[in-house]
Amino acid sequence: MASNKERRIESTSDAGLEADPIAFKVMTEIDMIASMATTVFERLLPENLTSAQFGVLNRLARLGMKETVSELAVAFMVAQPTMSSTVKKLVAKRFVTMRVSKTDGRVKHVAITKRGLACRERTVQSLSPLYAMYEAMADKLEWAPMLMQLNTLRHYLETEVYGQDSAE
Amino acid sequence: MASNKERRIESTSDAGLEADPIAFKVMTEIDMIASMATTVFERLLPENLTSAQFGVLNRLARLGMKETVSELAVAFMVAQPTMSSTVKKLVAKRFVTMRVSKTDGRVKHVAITKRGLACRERTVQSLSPLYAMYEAMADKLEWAPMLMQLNTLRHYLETEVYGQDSAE
DNA sequence: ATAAAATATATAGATATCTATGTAAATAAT
DNA sequence: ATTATTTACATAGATATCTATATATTTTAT
Repeated sequence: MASNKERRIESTSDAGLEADPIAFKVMTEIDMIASMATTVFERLLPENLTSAQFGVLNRLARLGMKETVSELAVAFMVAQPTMSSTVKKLVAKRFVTMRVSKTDGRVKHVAITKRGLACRERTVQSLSPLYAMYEAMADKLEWAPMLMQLNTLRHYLETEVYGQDSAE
Repeated sequence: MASNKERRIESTSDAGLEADPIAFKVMTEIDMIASMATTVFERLLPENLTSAQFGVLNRLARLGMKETVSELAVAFMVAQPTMSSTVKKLVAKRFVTMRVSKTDGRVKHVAITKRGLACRERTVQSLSPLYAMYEAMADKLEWAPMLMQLNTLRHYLETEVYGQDSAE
C-alpha cells in the first residue's frame, strides 16, 4: 500500500497502527519488507548496476533467450518507456544488444552479450551474502508455507489489477 | 528485492524462475504484491493525494499528535528531504501546518488541520472497496499466521538494514 | 564566553518512474 | 490497393525519490 509503510516508533513491534484491519497490517509489513530487501540487495550490486538492470540481465541469462522490450516490461510489471530506458542503459554498458526483428520492423529483440553474461556471473557472486542471510533466517521462518500464502495473495491482486485472470 | 520482480509469462504460476532459492522466490512475491497493492491503493485515492501524503495525514490523524519532519521520515522509512517535500505539499493543500518549535528553533512540528482531518475521513471512506477486497480474500488466506511470519522477516531485515536492533 | 560539534530542516542535482504522445511498421477494413 | 487502425518503441514532461550539501540553531568543550 505504500502509504502505510509506517514504522512504529512506539512501544510494540507490530507494523501499522492499532486501528488497521489485519489485512492492512499485512500489507504494511509487505511494503516495509520490500523496501528494506531492496535496500539490502542494492547495496550488494557492483558496477553501478541498478536492480532494474540486474533484473533484466539475470532474466535474459537464465531464460537463455532474447526478449522484446514489451515482453520485458510485462515481465517486470513496469511501463514500456521504463523498460526502454533500462535497456538503453544496458546497451550503453554493452551488456545487451538491441536489434530490429527481421520479421517485424517494429519489434526490437534484446539479447545479452558475453560481457553481460560475465557481469551477471560476477553479480551473482557478489550477492552471496544475501543467500547467507536468508539461510540464516530459515531457523525461524517457514519459507515454503509463506510462499504459498503470498502466491495466493498475489494472484488475487493480479486479478484485481489486470482484470479477470490476466495471469496466464 | 526489486530486481526480481519478474512475472512469469511461461507456463506455471510460481513467481521467479526455477533457479531461485525459495527465499528469493518469497522476496519476489513480496515485491510484486507491494507493487500491485500500491497500484490498487493509489487508484482509490481522491483529491490528488499521493500515497505518501495520505500516509502522513492518516498517521497524524490516528496518533492525534503532531510530529517533526524527522520523526515522520523515520516512521515512513524515507530520507528526510523526501519527507520535507511530502509535508510541503500537504502544507500547500492546507491539510497540515508546520510551525517552528518554541523550545527548539531547528525543529518544525507538523500538525494536521481540520481540513486535513476532513480530507482524511473522506479518503478513508473512498478506500472502502479495499476493505471489501481484503475481506473477500479471507476465505483463502490466513492473515494472522502470515502477519506473524512477515513480522519476523521484517525484524530480521531491520537488523540487517539499520544495524544491531535499531528497532526499539 | 567563545569556539567547535552536532542536529533539524531546506536546497540542489541526479535518477527512476509514470502518463501522454509521436513515429514507424504491420494489420485490417473498405 | 488505399486508407484506417493497431502495435512497438521512443521522446517529452512531470513527479517522487535519493545523496550531498548549505543554513540555522542548539549543545558541548575549552
